[in-house]
Amino acid sequence: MHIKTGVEQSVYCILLLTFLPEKAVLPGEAISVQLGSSPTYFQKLLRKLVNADILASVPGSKGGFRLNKTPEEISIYDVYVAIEGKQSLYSSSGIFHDMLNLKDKDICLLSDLMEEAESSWQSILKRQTIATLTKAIEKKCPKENLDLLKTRIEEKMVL
Amino acid sequence: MHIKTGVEQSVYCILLLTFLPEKAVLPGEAISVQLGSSPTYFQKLLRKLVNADILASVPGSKGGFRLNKTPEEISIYDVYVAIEGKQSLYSSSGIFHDMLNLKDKDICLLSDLMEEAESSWQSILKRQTIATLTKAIEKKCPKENLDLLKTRIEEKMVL
DNA sequence: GTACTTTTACTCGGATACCGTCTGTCCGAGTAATTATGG
DNA sequence: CCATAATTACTCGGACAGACGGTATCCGAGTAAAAGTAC
Repeated sequence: MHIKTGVEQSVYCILLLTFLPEKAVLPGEAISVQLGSSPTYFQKLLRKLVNADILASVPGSKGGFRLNKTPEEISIYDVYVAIEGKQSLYSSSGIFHDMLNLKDKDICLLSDLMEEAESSWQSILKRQTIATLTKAIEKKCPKENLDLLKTRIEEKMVL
Repeated sequence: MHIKTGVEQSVYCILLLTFLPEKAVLPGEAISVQLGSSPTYFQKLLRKLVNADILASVPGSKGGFRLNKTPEEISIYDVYVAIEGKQSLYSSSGIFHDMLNLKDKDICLLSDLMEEAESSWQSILKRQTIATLTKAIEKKCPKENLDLLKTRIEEKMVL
């Protein structure tokens, strides 16, 4: 069991888009180039983010993607769900019920435990947003590297 | 991303073995039959549990498996690690570093977040043990169903 | 110069292929208890 | 009756096949801006 790399790519993709000025968009290929990811596959991730209302897309020439929410409104958990889906980490296969010939579906001991653990995990990811990451970046990263990245994005943006 | 069904099977397997009297063992096939799992594959899971020192195995005729620890000493997390391995849910693929041309490996924003969330998840699974589940079972399950299961196990146990 | 058409540069969605991992099966080897055999 | 050999019933570990999901590629369709064309 492992969290998909698509989640990581999506988070940093969104982080890139926070550098865009209002109303500007960035083509999908330009994003994937920055992330060093395969362009065609990354388009699929982008559409998942659009379907989750995290990003907005503009079709046609001079089209591309931009944020549909403020960085404060986008939690890491939102990104995770957009990419991996909202299913829980654990789901019972009913072994316990079969073993004891039970019909009461409320009795699932492991599920209760797992759900408690998972909700604890979720609550942390819900608390942390893209804005949190942005602040951490500006604090920990050399300003010159960050400015270089921003200019590379501004070269590729449209509108 | 989903927790393997092997974890669920292992937990309930261990739960079964708590019903065994001291020094008695249960053959692997008898266990898998109770769990409704494929016998040959379940043997692989059993060996993982043995390697993790959760179970002890007795080879030869009249051989089988028994607990190597008390139910209080076996946490759900121990079982999880025994089956899925000790790697963390998230591991950075280095996108962020490549994007900013960083060399400092300490800077990995997402990893910090994910580790915090995961350790919160782990701490709950470490706190809960097989003994916890056993108590919950005896509280929530009809006694007759439980006794039926125990007799089925006693029929198959050896030594 | 305006209206219309073509080109261009994107997003969108489906079909498909690759590959690693989980699941599942099979086989030979090792081990220990039971049974069979020979004197 | 006792010692040894064969059988039995397990665990152990590797090799391998199938299923599934994440990754990756390609293609046609839709869309909107820009460029070209006709009058």
